[in-house]
Amino acid sequence: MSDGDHVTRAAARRRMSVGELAIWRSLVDTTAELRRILGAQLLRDSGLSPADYAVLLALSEARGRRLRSSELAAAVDWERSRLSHHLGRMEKRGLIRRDDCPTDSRGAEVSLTEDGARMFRGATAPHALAIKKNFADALTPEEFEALAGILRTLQNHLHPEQTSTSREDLHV
Amino acid sequence: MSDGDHVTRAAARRRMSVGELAIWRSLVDTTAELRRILGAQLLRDSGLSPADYAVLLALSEARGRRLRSSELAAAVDWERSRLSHHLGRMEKRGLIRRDDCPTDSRGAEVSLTEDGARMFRGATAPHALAIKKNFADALTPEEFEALAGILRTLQNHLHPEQTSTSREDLHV
DNA sequence: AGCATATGATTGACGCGTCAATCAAATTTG
DNA sequence: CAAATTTGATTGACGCGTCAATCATATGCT
Repeated sequence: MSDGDHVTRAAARRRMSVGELAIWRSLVDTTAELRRILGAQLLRDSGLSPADYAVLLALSEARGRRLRSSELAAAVDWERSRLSHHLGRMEKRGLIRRDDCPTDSRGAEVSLTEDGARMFRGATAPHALAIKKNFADALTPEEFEALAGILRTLQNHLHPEQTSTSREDLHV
Repeated sequence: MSDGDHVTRAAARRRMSVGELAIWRSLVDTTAELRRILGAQLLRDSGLSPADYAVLLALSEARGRRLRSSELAAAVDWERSRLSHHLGRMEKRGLIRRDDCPTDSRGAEVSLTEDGARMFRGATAPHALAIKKNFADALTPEEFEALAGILRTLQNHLHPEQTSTSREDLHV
């Protein structure tokens, strides 16, 4: 049951069918559309981009509501350069702050400002509602089960070593 | 069987569960990772971005290998502004050409250059192989069936009126 | 100690995507 | 027909994301 790649080997020689390709395209198109809709909605409702939201979420969940830059990058699974750029923009808007790290003079500690925390709180409920309306309400419990399984399969395929479940579980 | 929204109404009052939210996040994360991997691979293999590829694909499939700007925008499902910007960059690289439209002096006709056609041909096989390796090889036929059904469900939810299947079918 | 290398983080350049504004040609309408 | 509106398409500004380069501090090695 946990033998992750016998499928890979079994299919290794076959060519991809046009049906499989169509499903791939449909997956890309549909998720892109959902992200577009939900991202635009989030921005209208709260003035936050999805990226802003991800950063504020990670900081909100962090002990002491503060993280080292590198921890934050790991939490949101971004390249550090991307994070630096984005933190610069968020700092300019007053959503977060960067202070020198006491234990490592190279490091930065990122924390929520009062404004950032407030905006995040205000964004949460409408955003969850939008996800529910546009995504969750469409699927039956069986479909959720099936989708969760497929995503686990895909993750196992992309990261064969780790024992699956969510990325958060192994945020070393 | 084709009653598209009884699910919507049935679930309308419930709150979204944390499990459903986790599946949504997993969907976003996993598809983002796949796009990132395949996009980077495509670029390395062929010098084309996914956006370039989409444009060249649409033009390759078009009658006479040329399309009006607006038709092209519809074919790739982009905003016209995005297309304009992207065509500008592609034109500068010599991948496509824009000529005045004979029947409507406002319009532009976009066509493949020889270079563009050649690069597209060279990109096709490795790109399909990468999709196969990273995505298609992971899933069983049953999982493909299930995923296709879920995507149909989601599309029906987003566009209730149309009779589903793929977007291409009704590219009026 | 002194030098090499690792690491934490930022920067600049550049392609990308969205929004609002613009422009010109076509169509509608009084 | 002339003014108003609609349509096809482009532009500019700005935020975003990636890559390669950079910088400063910390760590490892001899």
